[in-house]
Amino acid sequence: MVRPARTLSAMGAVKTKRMPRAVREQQMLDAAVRIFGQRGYMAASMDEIAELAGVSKPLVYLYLNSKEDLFTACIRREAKALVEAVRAGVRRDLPADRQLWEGLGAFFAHTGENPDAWSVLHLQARTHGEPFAAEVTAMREEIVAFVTQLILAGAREALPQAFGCARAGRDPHDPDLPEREVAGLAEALVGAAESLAAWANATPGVTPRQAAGTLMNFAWAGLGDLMEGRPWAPEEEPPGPHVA
Amino acid sequence: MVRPARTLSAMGAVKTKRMPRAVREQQMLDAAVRIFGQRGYMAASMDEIAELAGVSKPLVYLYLNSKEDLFTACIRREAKALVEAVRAGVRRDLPADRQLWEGLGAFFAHTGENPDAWSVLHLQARTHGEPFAAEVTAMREEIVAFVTQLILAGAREALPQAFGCARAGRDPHDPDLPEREVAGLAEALVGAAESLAAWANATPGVTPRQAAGTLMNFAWAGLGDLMEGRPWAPEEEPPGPHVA
Amino acid sequence: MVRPARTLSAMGAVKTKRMPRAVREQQMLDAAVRIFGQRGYMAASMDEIAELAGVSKPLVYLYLNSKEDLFTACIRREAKALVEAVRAGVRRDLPADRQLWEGLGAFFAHTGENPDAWSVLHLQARTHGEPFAAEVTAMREEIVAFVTQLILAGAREALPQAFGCARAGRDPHDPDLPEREVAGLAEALVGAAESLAAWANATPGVTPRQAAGTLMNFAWAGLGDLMEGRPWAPEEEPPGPHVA
Amino acid sequence: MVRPARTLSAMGAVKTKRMPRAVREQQMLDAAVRIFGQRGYMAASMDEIAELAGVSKPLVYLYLNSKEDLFTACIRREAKALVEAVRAGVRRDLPADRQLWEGLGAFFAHTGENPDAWSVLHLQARTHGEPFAAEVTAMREEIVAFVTQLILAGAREALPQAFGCARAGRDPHDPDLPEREVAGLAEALVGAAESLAAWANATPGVTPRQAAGTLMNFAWAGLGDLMEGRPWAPEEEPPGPHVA
DNA sequence: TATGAATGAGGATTCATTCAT
DNA sequence: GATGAATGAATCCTCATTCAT
Repeated sequence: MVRPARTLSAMGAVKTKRMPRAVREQQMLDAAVRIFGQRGYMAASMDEIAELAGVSKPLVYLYLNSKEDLFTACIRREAKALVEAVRAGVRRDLPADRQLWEGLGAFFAHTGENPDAWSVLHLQARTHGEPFAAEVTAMREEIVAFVTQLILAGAREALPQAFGCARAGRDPHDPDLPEREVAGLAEALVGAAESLAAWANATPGVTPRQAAGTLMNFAWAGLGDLMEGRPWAPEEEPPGPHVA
Repeated sequence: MVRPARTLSAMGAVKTKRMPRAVREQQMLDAAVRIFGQRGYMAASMDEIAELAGVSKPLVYLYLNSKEDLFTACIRREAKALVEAVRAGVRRDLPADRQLWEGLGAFFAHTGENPDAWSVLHLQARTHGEPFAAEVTAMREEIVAFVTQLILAGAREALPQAFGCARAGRDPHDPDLPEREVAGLAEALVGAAESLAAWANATPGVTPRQAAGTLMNFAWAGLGDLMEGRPWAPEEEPPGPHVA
Repeated sequence: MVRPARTLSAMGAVKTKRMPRAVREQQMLDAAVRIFGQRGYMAASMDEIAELAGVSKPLVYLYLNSKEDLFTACIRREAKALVEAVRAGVRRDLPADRQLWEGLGAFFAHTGENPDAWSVLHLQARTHGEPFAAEVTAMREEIVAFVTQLILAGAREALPQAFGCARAGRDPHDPDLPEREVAGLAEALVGAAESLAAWANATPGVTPRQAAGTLMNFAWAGLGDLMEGRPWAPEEEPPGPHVA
Repeated sequence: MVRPARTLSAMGAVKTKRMPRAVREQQMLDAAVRIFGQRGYMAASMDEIAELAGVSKPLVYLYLNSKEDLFTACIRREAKALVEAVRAGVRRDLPADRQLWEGLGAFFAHTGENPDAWSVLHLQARTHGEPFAAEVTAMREEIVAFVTQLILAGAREALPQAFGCARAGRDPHDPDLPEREVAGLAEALVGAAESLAAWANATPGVTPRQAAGTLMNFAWAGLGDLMEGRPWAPEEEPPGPHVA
C-alpha cells in the first residue's frame, strides 16, 4: 500500500525553486503520467501538467520538447518500470508454471499500484497512433517473448513425446516450429492478463495473487481440466511471488 | 441535374436532398464511426464527419446534438450490433464448448469485418472517460454474463463430483458459489478474445475460425493439457460457426 | 489625394454581419496589407489583422488558411495591382523614352498612394524567405522584362549602326546578345526607381511626375550628358502620364 | 583540458574562459550579424545567437542589454564598416567619374564579401521600424552626401556654361541651387547601386568591378548615349579600384 | 566574470457550436 | 429541412528576459 516516492513527489512537492534538472524532469514525468492516464493524451493539456508538476509551461518544453516527446518519455519510463517489475518478481530457477505465476503476480501488483501508468501504457499509448503504439508494442513484445519462452520451457518440461504426438513428427524442442500458434497463445495470455488487471483493480478484495491464481487456472489448467476437478496449483506450499 | 462529385457522400449514398431523418441519421453514424475509429474521439472533427456524411455541420447538430451525444450514439449502435452478431452466431442447443467456440468465431468475424466499429468500442470508448466507458462496460458485462453462463453450463455437463472435489463440500450446481472465480475466468476469456481480435485482424492469413480455435485450445484445454498433447477439438466433424 | 475605396473599407467598415465571402476576403486582405506593411510580416499579429478587418480570428483562418497564405495572398494582390497600374499608365504607341517616363510616373504614383502595399512588396516580401520573395521576384521580372524591352526598342529607334559600333560586329537588332548587360541595366533602373519611390514619398513637394523626370534624366541622359547641358526632356510639350 | 566540440564557438574562436570584454563583444556581434542576416530580426532568437557566439545567454544580456540594443549595435558596426570600406576604396585626387567608379567597386566588393552584414543593413534594418531604419538612414545619408558632392564636382569639371545653359540663368557653381534635383540623382544612384548589389551577389560570375562598370555606364553615360554607341569608360587604362 | 534554472506574456491555430436565412 | 457565415474558448508552443549562485 505504500505509494512509491515519485507518486508522492508529484503531488505534494513544495514549490522549491531551483532544483537540478534531473529531479525536475522526473517531477514532470510524474505529473504527465497522472494527467495523461486520467484525461487521455489528447484531452490532457500541457498547462495542467505543468501546474501539477509545479513548474511553468516553458520549463516543461525546455526539458521535454513537445507534448509528443513528453508522452513518449512517459511511455518509455513506465514501460521500463513495468518490465522491470515483472522481471524482478520472477525467480528464474523455478519451474515454468511457477515462473509464470510469479510474473503474473508481479504484473498485477505493479499495474494495481500504478493505475495511471497502466492506463498510459494499455489505453492511451495504443489509441494514439504509430509513434506511441510502437513504443508499447516494443514492450509488449518483450513480455510476449518472455511468456513464449516460458511456454516452450513448460513444454520441454512436460513429456516431449506427449507434445510430439499432438503435432506428430515434429521435434518439440525446436522452439521455432509451432511459432504462430505459440504467438497466438502468448498474445491471448497477455491479453487476458491485461484484461484481468483492470478487473482485479476494479473489484474490491481481489489481490494480485488471487488474480494471478485465477489466470493460472485459466491458462495452465484450462477450463476443461478445471471443470473436471484438476485446477492448477503451485507445486509446493507457495511462498508467493516475492513482491510487495 | 448532376451535383458535383465533391457533394456526393463519400459513403456511397447519393446526396438526394430531403431524405427521411432516420436514413440521414444512419449516414451520419456511419461516417462518425469511421472517423472516430480512425482518428480517435478527440482528434475527430465534426467538420470531417459532416463532410464524410455528405451533410452540413448544423444538420449533424440538429440530429445528434453534440459531439458527445454523437459518440455515445455510435457506441450504442455498434455495441448492440456486436452483441447481436455474437448471439446470432451461437446455436444454443449445442454443448457448452461448442457454443463458446461458435461465439468466439462470430466475435472474431464481426470485429474483423468492422474494424472501425471495433476500434470505437475497444479503444476509443474506453480511453475517454466514464460517460463513454460505462456504455461499453454495459455491453461487456452482457458478454461476460453470457460466457459465465456457458462456463457454468460446461461445469454442469462435466462430472459434478469431479468439480465438487476441487472445491470440496460445495454444490457445483449452485451457480453462485464459485462466483468470483468464475467471473474472473469469464473476464479473462473475454479479455483474451479482445486481445486476440486485434492480433487476428492485424496478422494476415489468420481467419476468424483459426483465431477461435487458438483461443479454445488455450481456454478450454489449457496450456498444461496442450503441452501434454491434449488440445481441444470440437467433438464431431466441425461445420464451423455458421457465420458469414 | 483620394484614397481608393478598399483602403477606406478596411478602416471604417461598419461591423455589418453576414457579408458574402468574397467581400469579407477583400476586407481581410485590406487589413492584412495595412498591418503587414506597417509592422512587418513577423511582427504582425493575426489578432490585430482580424480586429482591423472587423472579424474574428477563426474567420480569417477559415478564408485564408494561415498567416503564410494570407501574406502570400496580399503579395499577389498587390503585385498584380502594381503591374496593372504601371501598364495602364503607359501608352504603347509613344516612343520608348516616353513610355518609360509614363511608366515611371505611374509607378511613383501608385507606390505613393499605397505605401503599405509598397512596403509589403518592396520590403516585407523580400525579407522573409523564398516562398514570399519568389512571389515578388515574379512581379519584378515582369517589370524588368517590360523595361528591358523598352531599352531594346529605344536602341532600335536610335541609329542601329551607332549602337553597332559600340559593340562592333554585333547585330543591334538581335535582342539576345547584350543580354546580361541589359539585365544589369534594367535591374539598376528598377532599383533606382524603387529607391526613388521611397525618397519621393518621404520628401514633401515631390510629385510622381517630378520623380519620374529626375529618374529619366539620370537613366536616359546620364549624368555625363546632364552635366554637359543635355538633360532629357519629353519630345513635345508633355501632357504628362495620364494617371491621377 | 579539452572542452567538447559543442562548446567550441562556431565562429572559430576557442571558448577560452575569461576573455577581455571587448573581444567577447565582438564575437557576439559577429554571431548576431550572422543570425540576423540569415534569419531576419524577428526570427532570430537570442538563444541561437548566444550559442553561435559560444557564450551563455545571460552574458549576452550583460554586455548588450537587449535584443534591440544588440541589433542596433550590429547595424552601427556594419554601417561604419561599409562606409569606411567605400571611403578607403576611393582616391580623392582622381576625376569625379573615376572616384565614383572606385567607390562603387569598393561598395560591391564589400557587400559581396559580407552578405550577412549587407542583409542586416539593406533589408533587416529597414524592415523593422523607425529605431533601426533611422540608423541606416544616417549611413545612407552619409553616402548620398558623398555621391552628391562627386556629382557636383563632376559638374564643375564639365563645362560650366554648358551646364548653365540647361538651367539658364543659374550659376552652376552654386552647389545649392539644383539641390533637390541633385539630391534626387544621388538618391537614384545609390538606390541603383543597392539594388545591383543584391543582383551582383546573386548572379554568379559578376565581379564587383563589372558591376561597377555596368552602373557607371548607366549612370554616367545614360541609356541614351549608350544606345548611340557612347558607353562610359575610365579615361586611361584602368588600374581598378584598389580594393582587396 | 559567467551560467543553469526559471518564467510572463503572447502568438498561431483549431474546434465545437450557433445564428440568420 | 438545410446551410453559409461567424465566433468564444482553448491549446500548443516560443521567446525575450531575469534570478540566484
